[in-house]
Amino acid sequence: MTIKDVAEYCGVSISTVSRVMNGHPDVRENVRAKVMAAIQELHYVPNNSARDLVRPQTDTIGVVLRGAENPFLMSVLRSIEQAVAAADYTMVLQQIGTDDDEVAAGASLIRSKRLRGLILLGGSFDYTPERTAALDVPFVCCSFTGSFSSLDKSQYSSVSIDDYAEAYRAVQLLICQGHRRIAVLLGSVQDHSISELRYRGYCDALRAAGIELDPELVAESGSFEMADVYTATQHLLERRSDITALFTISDLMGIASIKALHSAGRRVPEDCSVISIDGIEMTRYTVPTLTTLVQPRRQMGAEAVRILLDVLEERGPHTHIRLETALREGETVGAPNH
Amino acid sequence: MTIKDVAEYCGVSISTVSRVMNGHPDVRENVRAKVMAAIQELHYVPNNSARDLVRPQTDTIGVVLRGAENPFLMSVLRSIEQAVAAADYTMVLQQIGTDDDEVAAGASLIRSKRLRGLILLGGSFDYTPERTAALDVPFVCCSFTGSFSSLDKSQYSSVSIDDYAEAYRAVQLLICQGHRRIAVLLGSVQDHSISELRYRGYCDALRAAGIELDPELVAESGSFEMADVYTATQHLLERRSDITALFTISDLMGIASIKALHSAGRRVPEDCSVISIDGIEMTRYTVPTLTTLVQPRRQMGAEAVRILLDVLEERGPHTHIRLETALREGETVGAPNH
DNA sequence: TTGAAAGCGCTAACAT
DNA sequence: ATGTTAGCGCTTTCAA
Repeated sequence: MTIKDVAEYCGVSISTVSRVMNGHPDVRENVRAKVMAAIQELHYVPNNSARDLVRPQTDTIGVVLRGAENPFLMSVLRSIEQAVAAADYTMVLQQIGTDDDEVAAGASLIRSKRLRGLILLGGSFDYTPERTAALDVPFVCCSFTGSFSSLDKSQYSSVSIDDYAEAYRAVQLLICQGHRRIAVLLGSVQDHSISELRYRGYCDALRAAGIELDPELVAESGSFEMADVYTATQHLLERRSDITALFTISDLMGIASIKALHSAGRRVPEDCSVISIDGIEMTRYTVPTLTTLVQPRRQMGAEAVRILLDVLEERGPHTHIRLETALREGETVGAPNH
Repeated sequence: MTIKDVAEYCGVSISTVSRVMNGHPDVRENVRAKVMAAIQELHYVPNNSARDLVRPQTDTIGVVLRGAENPFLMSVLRSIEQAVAAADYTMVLQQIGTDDDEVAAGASLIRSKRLRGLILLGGSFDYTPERTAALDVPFVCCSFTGSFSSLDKSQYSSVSIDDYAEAYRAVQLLICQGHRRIAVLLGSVQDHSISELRYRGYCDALRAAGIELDPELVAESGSFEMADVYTATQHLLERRSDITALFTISDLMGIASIKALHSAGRRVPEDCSVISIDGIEMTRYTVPTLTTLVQPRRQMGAEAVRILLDVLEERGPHTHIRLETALREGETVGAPNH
């Protein structure tokens, strides 16, 4: 079933069928109708490979995903896929491991799949122009910002929350409850990405409240793996048993930390409050329910696609969007009891 | 950068380059080496669209995923992707909603992407030959079996655990602890899929222990959504406060149930034991740690791809593989206290 | 408004 | 062992 079959079936040329398919104006209405009907009847689906071959560019959007284990990112991915499909583009996904190079993965994906655009989902943006030179299609960072890169902001887009501000807000919430010895759990204070930005929010929230930063209260897990977070929390508790609150920069981290707290005999929130950022469904069902700043996951994916398509179709320039979180109060935040 | 450029660069014809690319034997060693070097140097990547166009079939494997929220399926997906890439095939993913029709999604994917083969991940196989007629490429059901379909087993493959046997085993474990009033939580006793198979295992395990099946102990959530599971557990507890153990057919369900138990003032496992199936990473960090039968996720994905490629490349027939789970003892199973 | 024809990059049959 | 060539299905000039 090719365009030729449709053409013969209608008694027109393949050019006409092609015109109808692509919504060109110069087709008589009755001819258009006839062709459309034929397409329906014959269940004709154009061969994308042939289209891609002849067209200057494909309609393929690549997504490089780091962290498929994280339900938060999967939610975003889902909305990306829907938005891409709705715009009649094709999405190709490449999942990479924690230590893989997303720029390299993206570059190779661009070439092998002849991508039109790229979305980096859950990456750790710390790139130089030299490195991203291989990314020769428009790209957008989704769920992280690229603040640390030396790239010109007009060369790419990003959609994320304001990591600094939201972290600040989370810590402030703990401070308002009366906490002073507030620990933070993150991947690394200088990962040049989310961890670092949120760490700054943590530091500044403390400072604004007149609380001195205590390096011992800063726990680095080195990764976002729950096992590492668990261990990091254990170490934290060993060195500082006097903390009354913990800010974990992601829900998964929060869950692992609560487990570690529990294993160490601390009650949450009586002995230690916990707050995190993400808002994955699961946190509604942890015991106790995790208090978290909910990221607008669906909107995040939809916006990433919208911006990318705007750039691709030359409707607009690269932009950087900061979305807001919504506090979902759970049961892990209370006043300090010591 | 096309095959022509490479050919000119090497001073050979495009056919020779093509032969090298496709590993054909009739190329002199020094020529082959020269071409390979050129490919490296020029960073040449063949245009897949052109390949697909000219080849009788593509090298694309489609995956229809129902349930991206489920970390278990994501783990499987990850290993599918790796196996597909390792075999130099391309994976395209289509996520569908809980109520979407995976056969329809698969059929449309086959046509639009000219798939070579299809993997149905996390579906609910209850198909008739009429419905699957649209699936005119080899397909394999991954993580579920298709036991209820009226299809000829030689027409498709499947990779999953033995749902019946593993459910039987889980319930048996509870019985061994001395439990008699064991409830089960599932989507629906007649979903013609995983729920139903595991329900049968539950029933038979009880029967084998001489315990009469009590319909009031069967809780149907109607879906796999955690919210629905939570509600279903609440209803279960309202109607039968005397249960001492609960078998949930998935980890996510287990987590939601534990939350409901906890909210109802039941301690786990003192007042009610819980056991489930899946073994997602997260269950190591729930409070208390969930006891679960761990599915071999990575193996499941790898096997699904292996079988599919065997069929595609005519190395073997359709097969149905049952993998075994491994019990991971958590803290949610204990002896009954009433 | 429509059709004819060129050509996108590649593979494979055929020729040498 | 290597080169030449005919398409694969489609879009897009160009001509009518």
